[in-house]
Amino acid sequence: MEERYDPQKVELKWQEYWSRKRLYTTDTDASREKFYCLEMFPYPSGKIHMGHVRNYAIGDVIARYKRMRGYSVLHPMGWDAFGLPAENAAIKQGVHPTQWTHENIGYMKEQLRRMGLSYDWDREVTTCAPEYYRWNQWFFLKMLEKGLAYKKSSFVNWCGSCMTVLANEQVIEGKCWRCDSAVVQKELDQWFFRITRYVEELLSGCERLRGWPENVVAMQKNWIGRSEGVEMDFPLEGTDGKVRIFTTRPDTLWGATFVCLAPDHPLSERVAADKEKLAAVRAAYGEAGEKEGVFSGFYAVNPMNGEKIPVYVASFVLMGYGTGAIMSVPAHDQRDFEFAKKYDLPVREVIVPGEKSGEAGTSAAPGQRPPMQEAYDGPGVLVNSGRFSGLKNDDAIREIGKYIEEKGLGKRVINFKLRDWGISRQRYWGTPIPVIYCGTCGIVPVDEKDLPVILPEDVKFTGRGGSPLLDSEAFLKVKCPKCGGEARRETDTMDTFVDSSWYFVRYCSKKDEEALQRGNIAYWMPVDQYIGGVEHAVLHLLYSRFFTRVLRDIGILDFDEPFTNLLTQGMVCMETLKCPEHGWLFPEEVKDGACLLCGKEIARGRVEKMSKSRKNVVDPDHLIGRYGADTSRLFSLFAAPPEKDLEWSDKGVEGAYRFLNRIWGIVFRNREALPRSEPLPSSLPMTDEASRLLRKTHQTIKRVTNDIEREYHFNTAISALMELVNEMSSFQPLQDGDRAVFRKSLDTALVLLSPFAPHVAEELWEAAGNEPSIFGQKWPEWDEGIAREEVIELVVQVNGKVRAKVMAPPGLPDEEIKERAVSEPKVRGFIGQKDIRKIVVVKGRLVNIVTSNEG
RNA sequence: GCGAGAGUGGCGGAACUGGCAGACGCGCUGGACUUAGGAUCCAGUGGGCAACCGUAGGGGUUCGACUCCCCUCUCUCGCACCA
Repeated sequence: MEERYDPQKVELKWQEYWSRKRLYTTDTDASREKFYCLEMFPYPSGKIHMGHVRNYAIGDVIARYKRMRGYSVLHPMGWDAFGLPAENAAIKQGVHPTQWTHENIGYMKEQLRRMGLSYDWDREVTTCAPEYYRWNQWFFLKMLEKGLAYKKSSFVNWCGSCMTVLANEQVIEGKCWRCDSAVVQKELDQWFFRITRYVEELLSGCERLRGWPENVVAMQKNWIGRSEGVEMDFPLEGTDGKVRIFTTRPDTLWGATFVCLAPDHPLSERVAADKEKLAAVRAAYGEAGEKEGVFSGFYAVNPMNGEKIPVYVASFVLMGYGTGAIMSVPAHDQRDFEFAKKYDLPVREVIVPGEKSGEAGTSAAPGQRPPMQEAYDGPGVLVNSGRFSGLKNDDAIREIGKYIEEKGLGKRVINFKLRDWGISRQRYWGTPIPVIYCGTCGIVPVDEKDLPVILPEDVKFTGRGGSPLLDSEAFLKVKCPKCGGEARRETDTMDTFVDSSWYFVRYCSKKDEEALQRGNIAYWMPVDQYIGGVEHAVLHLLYSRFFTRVLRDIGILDFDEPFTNLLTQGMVCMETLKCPEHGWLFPEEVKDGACLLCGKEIARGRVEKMSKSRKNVVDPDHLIGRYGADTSRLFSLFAAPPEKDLEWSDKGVEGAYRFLNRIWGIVFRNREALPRSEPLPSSLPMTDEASRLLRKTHQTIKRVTNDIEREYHFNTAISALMELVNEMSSFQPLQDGDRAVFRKSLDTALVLLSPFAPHVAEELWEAAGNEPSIFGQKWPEWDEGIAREEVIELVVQVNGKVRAKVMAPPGLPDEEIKERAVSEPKVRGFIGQKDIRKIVVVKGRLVNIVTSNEG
């Protein structure tokens, strides 16, 4: 054994060993309980970043821990390999996306291997491989059969920079989720997946996502956006037309003073006389600022009270929700209120706060009170609402809803925000959509036996708009499968989120096995622990929940939810550095608080998520090159609990490195004197120090185990290990019993350390004379009797303040504890002449003596 | 605006069902060893001279509150003209 810890040497040695022994290949083994541990697979962008390091370190600890607990563990990895960056690289640098992607995968795979992650590479998935994406196509055909895939023309989100369509979920604050450029609406003929068919199920399923973070579940519900209301028609006066509106507040129907149409409502174009103004309203459509509107010239009749009210076209009304038209009640809706103020429309109160009409604050008739400053949307009682006046408004919502249905004026409906998932992409690097357009037969699906429809390699990347597939004669020209006539292939490809919606199912079978083997899937699925970033709270996770249900309904799966437990890890953050002259600086461009380029003093900015643009990044290659994978993993697990943001600290990394060096030193110093590993005899003569160390060892097993089991709190688990190691490093064995205890502590510490820092644990395990691999070891168990303290330090409080500490054996009767506490001299002083009113004893912890306050 | 979460030493963070606030690490201070120390080891380290005071601020419940209840402030994240 070497005196100095050389992480590079140790890590490469064991990575080679693990791979040679095929330690992490997994087989379907029905005799054992399974555990499916999955981390979100990466897009092969070129290199891994610290976010990946953290994500995969977390997953690896869980996988290794569960293995040692005796589970049959599935821990796979793969590549989300279709996507725009590859195609953009092809346009910019002339490298084919296939080559670019595979080179990146090669590099990143080596990086993951270098991290010592326990993946079963026999199950590696690469989504851009025809063997993989043929199943995307197969699912598409099945969905087409079931009416779950369909084509329609509609306004869709268009990213001009990516030159493709985006699904609603992929538009973040009006911008493209990938490149951040503005998204515009464009009318296109597109393929959709009918996710809305499962909307109720996706929503109610949220209640069963017990193992998911609440905020993610909330985001899912929010996105699905269920609301109950009524739809009813307002006839247009002087015509035989009508406007259908949707409202969740039928209790305010008597307060409607105008009707608003969305700018792209079919009626808007027809009714708006002033086309110029209409254009202005359309310009403001969807913008968060000032509300714009134009009077149409028409009036609608409120069916509840026969009142004639003006019809406007308004920029704030959305065609994509409800019916694209609303009744406006300015008194009770802030948006309507603002609009009414701007266009000088009447405000009529129909709900007043309170339990009954005529309560305090409402004694004056609404008209005599000062004008409203803002809409009132709280609860209250109806006024000026015909026969419904006097009802509490939540009762009125029900009653009026019923009344509307009885009178045939409208119906109660449930609306959702969730729209169908637009999956067509006008780009090359994705799964070809397997349909053919025939002049005589129309849209014809590709025959199952002709799958996969292969993405042609031989295409030109010009970057001048339009998919390269449009220029590929060989791809484009095809015979119609129905009539045999000349036909044309679909050139749009699928959204890459299709690829990631089922990859976890593919992992259940090995690369060389049939893709969708039921037995494998039934054994491994669902995923027991899924780990990834919160940025997919809606996107990928919602799509996967949808796909799981589709796969269930075509008979591949027999459960509803793909991910039983979800851990969304926090971001990796670091302080930003800015030079007054050179802007953002990389940490290596700064020395002693000054810019290396110009020597000026730099400003330390706030701690933010690591990003290349702000240059507050640490390159995993450098980190591993300097400290090794074990230190890198250990620090990212120690610095914060996994679900919280982690602040990067170079000093903290050194602390982790020091810790590993300390254990190394302990083994090195004792390498000659270590006795054989044997179970400890029950009665072994040993010094007090040794029995303390033994107790600490059992306490540490307990703490580490509980901390892992309790929400994967690795930071506290590691701190417990540090305590044990600190104690071991100052331990001096004096007799055989002591040495046996020391040996036991050392072996235990190494096993407990092994999920976090696998290489160094493995090396020291061997150096201490044990047979590799340490990962063949069972997770240790603690003995509650040994872990228990022999004497307990009882805290004695007088009136809630700590005044003394007394030693007592555990299990001492309360009466005796009280006596000892009261007779403690220091305590006597604080009691003085006061009467003891009461003594509270908390078993094994403290005594609180409560006195009267005089004296 | 709505929804979720968080506020604890100089810093990252501990404290499971109310029971010694500050585990562990970083930093800092002193010492040892050294030609040297940005290596290593040892000791100390919330504030205050002290009584005491301290978990964003204010109230409350309790023998006892970082923890439970009410109010206020600040920050982060998500959604956002969704009728």
